Amino acid sequence: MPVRSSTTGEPEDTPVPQRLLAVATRLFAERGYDRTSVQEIVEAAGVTKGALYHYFGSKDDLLHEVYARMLRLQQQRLDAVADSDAPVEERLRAAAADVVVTTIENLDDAMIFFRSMHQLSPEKYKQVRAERRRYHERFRALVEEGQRTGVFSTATPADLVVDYHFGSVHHLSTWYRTDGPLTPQQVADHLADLLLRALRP
Amino acid sequence: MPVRSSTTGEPEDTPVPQRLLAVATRLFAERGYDRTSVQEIVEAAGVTKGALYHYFGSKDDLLHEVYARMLRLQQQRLDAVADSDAPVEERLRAAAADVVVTTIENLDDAMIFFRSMHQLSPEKYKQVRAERRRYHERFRALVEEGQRTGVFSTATPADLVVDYHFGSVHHLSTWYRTDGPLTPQQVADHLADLLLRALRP
DNA sequence: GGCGGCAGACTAACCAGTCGGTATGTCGGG
DNA sequence: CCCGACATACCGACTGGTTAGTCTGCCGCC
Repeated sequence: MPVRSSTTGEPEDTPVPQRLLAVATRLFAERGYDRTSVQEIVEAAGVTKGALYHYFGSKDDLLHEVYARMLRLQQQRLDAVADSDAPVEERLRAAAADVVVTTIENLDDAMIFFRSMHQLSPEKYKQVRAERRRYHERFRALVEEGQRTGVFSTATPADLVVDYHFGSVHHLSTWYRTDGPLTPQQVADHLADLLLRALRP
Repeated sequence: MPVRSSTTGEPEDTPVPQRLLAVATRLFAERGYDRTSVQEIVEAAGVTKGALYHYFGSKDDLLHEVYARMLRLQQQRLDAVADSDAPVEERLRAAAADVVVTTIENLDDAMIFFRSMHQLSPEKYKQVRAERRRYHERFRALVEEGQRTGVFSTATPADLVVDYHFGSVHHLSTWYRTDGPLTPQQVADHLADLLLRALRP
């Protein structure tokens, strides 16, 4: 007979490392990184510290894993969209909407990302910032392309435009509720629309 | 001869409570609330724990004071702008730019606000959220007024528009550098302009 | 001679990470 | 076909260090 090893709803047949990561993600998002003890994580995952330190080098590593997963996902999605051969305004619209949808679909990760990034160890922090910058630059290139070819207004520097949009993405984890009136896609369409409207010449 | 009671640059003739608050604000912004110990705060302020707990009930109180100060300031500035009798698009532009300028001028407070709000005790957290919502609603009323009178597009719900703009304000503490190329006023003008352009019918 | 303003030692509760130990599995040789 | 050697996966008590908050008492001013 299967043993209920955990008080939470995590399925106990998923491999231990994934289970630890999933539980840690949830707890970090709920209580914050610093206020979540390693003991709480292992209890919620139905294992002990020995198991956690068998698979992860440190608590910090756990946090870093969350970031790596999310960065990988978003970068590859942006690359796919930006590499298409649609007109630049359609590529920007798709990219702007896509980052909103994936952020909402991983709201816990996003929350952790923006609230706990500075609690990573200095080297890991630098690494995450660097990958984040690559993402930012790819996005900015789309805006600049549109400005060069005259389909977007040049009234605002491209950097500022990108920060403007990412600000709203960042903010999603603060106000978006899964049980609210708008679906992720609707929110994404609206936010992408606001961006494109602001860029009209 | 005056005693250098502190290793930091805090003037030692300002009253102890204000000095503690100033030091705590700086440290919270630098290291985060959880990673700043009460011991560090009192040492940087050149006093001891006895002094801190004489003026403040808890570490949490210190954090709450930072919020109260900032919320008071922004609410009264918004009220002043919104109550003027200029056309609604001018009032919204002024409000949108003003919140950017005051946020940049108090970047430490803003950083703490968005990163550490959820570390307040539940009651204080609720109180801060309630005041924040009042601010949000006053701002939204401006957007709705413009939409009703036909000077703003109704393509996007007013709530979303406000969240879009506040997202970028929120984000400022992540990317804005005092030694960067843009003055606070220039950033504010650009961001307000993006908002107004997005709202063109 | 009392009182606000503060000092600083103290406590009780944690917490991240370690380490010796155990159970289960795998593989090569005799 | 079995046995020992080694590896992987995990357990849980323990350690050294840190923390918020308390408390007793001193000191100078009214």
